Amino acid sequence: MLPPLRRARILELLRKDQVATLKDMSIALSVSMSTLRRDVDYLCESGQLERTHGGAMLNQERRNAVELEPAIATELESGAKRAIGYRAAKLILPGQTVIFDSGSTTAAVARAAQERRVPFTAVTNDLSIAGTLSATPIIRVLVVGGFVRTGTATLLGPGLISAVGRLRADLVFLGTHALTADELSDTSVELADLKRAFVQAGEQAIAVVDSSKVFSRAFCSFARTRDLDRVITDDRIAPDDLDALRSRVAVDLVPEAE
Amino acid sequence: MLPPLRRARILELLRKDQVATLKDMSIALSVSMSTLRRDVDYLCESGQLERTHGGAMLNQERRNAVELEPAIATELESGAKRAIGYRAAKLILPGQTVIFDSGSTTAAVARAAQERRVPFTAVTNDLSIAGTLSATPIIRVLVVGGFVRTGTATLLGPGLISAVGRLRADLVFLGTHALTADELSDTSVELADLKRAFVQAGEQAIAVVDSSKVFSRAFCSFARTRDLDRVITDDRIAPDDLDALRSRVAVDLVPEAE
DNA sequence: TTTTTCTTCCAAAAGATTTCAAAATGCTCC
DNA sequence: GGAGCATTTTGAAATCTTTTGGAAGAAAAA
Repeated sequence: MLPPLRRARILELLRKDQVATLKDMSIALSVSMSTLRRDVDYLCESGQLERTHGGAMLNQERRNAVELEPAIATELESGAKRAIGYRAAKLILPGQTVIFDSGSTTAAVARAAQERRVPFTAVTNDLSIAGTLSATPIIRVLVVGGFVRTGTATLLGPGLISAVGRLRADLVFLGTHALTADELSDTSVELADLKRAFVQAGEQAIAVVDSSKVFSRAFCSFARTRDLDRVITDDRIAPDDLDALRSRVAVDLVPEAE
Repeated sequence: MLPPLRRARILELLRKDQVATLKDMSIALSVSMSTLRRDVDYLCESGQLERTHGGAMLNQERRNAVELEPAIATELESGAKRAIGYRAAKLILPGQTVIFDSGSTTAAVARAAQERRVPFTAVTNDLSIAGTLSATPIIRVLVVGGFVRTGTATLLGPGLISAVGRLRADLVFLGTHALTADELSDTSVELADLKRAFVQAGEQAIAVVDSSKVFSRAFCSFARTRDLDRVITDDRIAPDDLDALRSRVAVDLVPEAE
């Protein structure tokens, strides 16, 4: 495994559990203690985490950060996302109209959908999803116009919500920055408004969320879990959280297996 | 395999996984480690990717950007297109609004514009151009919505022309499928309608055309050369054709040199 | 004390450089 | 067109560098 990837994995582990022992991490990544120690020292030097005896914890600032560090966030799509995408894509029936919200998890759904070779019409505000889906001629792709949100490949803008308001779709795949038992939330008002419009436009709303986002809360709420038709997430969600969620909405648990 | 193609394939591999080992890539492309190493070094020099021990990862900027095929385009793009793009991009003044028509030559303009680090607002119906331009935060990118035209990354659709009709821009960069002394033409009615709307919307219309398209004629005419403000093309255009063109419109001849 | 973790050092392994010869390509001249 | 020569590109070997994993002793926690 390449050093930068390994270091990204370390941060990923820490983000999940806040703290971890060096021994656990060396086992999880199957590298020697020496190597892991060197990596942790390096990340500590560069200010990404703090050391403790026998382990490490996330840097204070980094812990509360709403936006993930882009360098790490994009680091190698996790198996979880791929599995979620695969499961979600199965819900698409030939001829349907499907809205793809922006985001990396919905992008995974798009990738899986594109591989299924089922004809359908897609609607999206995500350039990267549009690119993925348009690789297959049998999928019609409608891109709703708008300004590109820097950093992501997301389109946003004034006319967008009214444009979406005129649409009717069979399915909506929603990504979210955070999910609690009660609600889905995201980081910006604009984004939340659009997602709300997406939910309105679709017959069925399906949230696709990897478990790292479960039970965190972001700035703007945009939907109640009760109003969703389904949540698809991976099996690393905590059992308590799962129960709380299941009392509100149908949950599909996808094993992360490769 | 030709070197530029090989390099394009390397970028393609990286786009899929973000990081890759040199060994894996040399196997995937079935070239020797030496050659692969040289290619990766070259791509690193030209700022397209970052090296790590034993492997490579995508450039930070490139990682978040939408990647349809621009990576390949960059590698395979003819010197002529690159030169035309470079010259055309110089026309953009800070703060202007610029329409980018779809196409590979206008994509070259976008690439050059993105590298200039001048702030401006771009309007385009080309996903690939949107992806290129949005890599730089100082460029505002408006994507006009529509259906993706399969095969290309072009957006087309009913609402599009009226949406463009409401826009005012300082500059329009037009691509064209064919150019004669009198007119510019393209292959589909829809595309021609949109291009006509682009010309209307812009203060100045500039056609960017590589010389292989000069003096051929396509199905649908969409503009007269007299109505253009400028044509930028490369110096492989035949002298007679150049004269005929120059009697109608200002022509910038760009040497193809590297 | 006993156990665990941390440092330091070393050797093996993997990767990077350098160098070189063969192959491919381009060019001139016939 | 093709022969001959120069240039570039490629793959492989030798050598050097970095990284890795382990071991021994020091330091810290239990």
